[in-house]
Amino acid sequence: MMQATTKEAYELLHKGVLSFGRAGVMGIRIDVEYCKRKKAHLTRKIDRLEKQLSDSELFKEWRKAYGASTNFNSGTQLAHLLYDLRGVVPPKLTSSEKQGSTDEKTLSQLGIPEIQDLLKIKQLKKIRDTYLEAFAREQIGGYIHPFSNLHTTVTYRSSVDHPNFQNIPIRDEEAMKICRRAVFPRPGHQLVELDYSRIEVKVASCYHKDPNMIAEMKDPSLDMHLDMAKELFLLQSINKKDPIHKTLRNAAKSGFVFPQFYGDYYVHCADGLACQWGGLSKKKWRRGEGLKMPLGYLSDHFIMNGINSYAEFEEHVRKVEEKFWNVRFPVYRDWKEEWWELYQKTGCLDMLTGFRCGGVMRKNEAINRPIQGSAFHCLLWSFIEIDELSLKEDWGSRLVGQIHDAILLDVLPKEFDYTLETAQRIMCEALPKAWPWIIVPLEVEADVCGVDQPWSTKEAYNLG
DNA sequence: GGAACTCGCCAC
DNA sequence: AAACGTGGCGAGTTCC
Repeated sequence: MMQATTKEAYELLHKGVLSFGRAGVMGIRIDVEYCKRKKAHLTRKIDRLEKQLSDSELFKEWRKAYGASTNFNSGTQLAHLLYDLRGVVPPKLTSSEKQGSTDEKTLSQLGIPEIQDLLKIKQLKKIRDTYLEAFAREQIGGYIHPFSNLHTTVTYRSSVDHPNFQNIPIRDEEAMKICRRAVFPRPGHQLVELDYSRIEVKVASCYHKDPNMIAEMKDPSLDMHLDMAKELFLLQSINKKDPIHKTLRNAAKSGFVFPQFYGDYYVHCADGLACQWGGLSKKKWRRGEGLKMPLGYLSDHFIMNGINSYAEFEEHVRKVEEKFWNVRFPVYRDWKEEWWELYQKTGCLDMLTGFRCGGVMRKNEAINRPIQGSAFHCLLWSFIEIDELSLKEDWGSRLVGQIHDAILLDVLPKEFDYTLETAQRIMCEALPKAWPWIIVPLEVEADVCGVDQPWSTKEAYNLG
């Protein structure tokens, strides 16, 4: 189903394969001794936690039910224990509806004391077995050589395997530190990450051309996430520096704006905003509940503003959603409908980068795939240009990886300024010149590690 | 004993 | 009217 409709698109993938191949051959340095040490350390920690839990009621019942075949990693066994033997009503079923769900969110809701310890064990095993173990297994002479593929995804994005280098933990501080501590630059070098800011939203703007969204991309004083936080949480005024408002802005961004762009709707958003971000329970809507605000709790704040129940909050989010699309981004809204109709008529969708999406698609897929793919192609084009220039000019610095909208460079310190300036120029200036359909300014953000320091030490660097 | 599947979780 | 996009991978499980 892959189809390039222009020579340029065809060449982008072919050059991309070569550049990604070079980065893979180059490889990324791993502290193998650390991986082994840390794995052993985590194993001891996991054993201790399991030993502590082994006297608990939960584990006793578990062993009684399964005897010699007891396996504390088994979701099937846990679901059987909780939902069949203990008779707990499952808050949620798995997607195939074969059994009650045992994912983190569901288990946490049950209010069983041992469950938190069990979840902690699972988290440590994930770090040990998915990341440290994979680094140690895949490394050759202290370097991993991940494969970047350009032929595997329906969107024409990339995928990476052996090991996957696109999902190393970053949001969870503890997991981030443990995993990224294993990743190093070459001796005497330093790791630098350059990522396109808001590239998917910017590329979407080039498709729908909504003037309000384009303004948002051009004017740094505009902040839709802050605006939405104000509307969703009924704030009179909002201050970006206030830590509570920062939390609420983040909630609006992750719990409303992004899901809306991916095609979600108010019922899910309301649930996520209240439970995950506001700390409120869905059923009860009592005073003194949820996030602590300067003048009381979030639940009190809503009640004071006339929202007295979860049902009323959901209705509020519905109105915010309606306004979001009908008043803020009506052109974007209309584009989605036209784009969907175009697909239904023609059976395929042409991307701005010269690729054609075909096959059977649902509405959200038809809208998201071309945007996602084109956004990645901005990165791919830049990656190729930087790679080819680095060869031509014989840099000591090299591209070693990419993560959808970011590149990872292994930089020779004396080339630091030149490398960053050059890469930034290619990413933000050369690309829009090559692709005139890009009608919003592009920006990059840099994260930099010290010389001979691991990836866990990266810090934001002002490109000026 | 391997292939294919489910479930869960990490990233963007 | 319907309702979150894209991946890789580990462990468990089931099937052949």
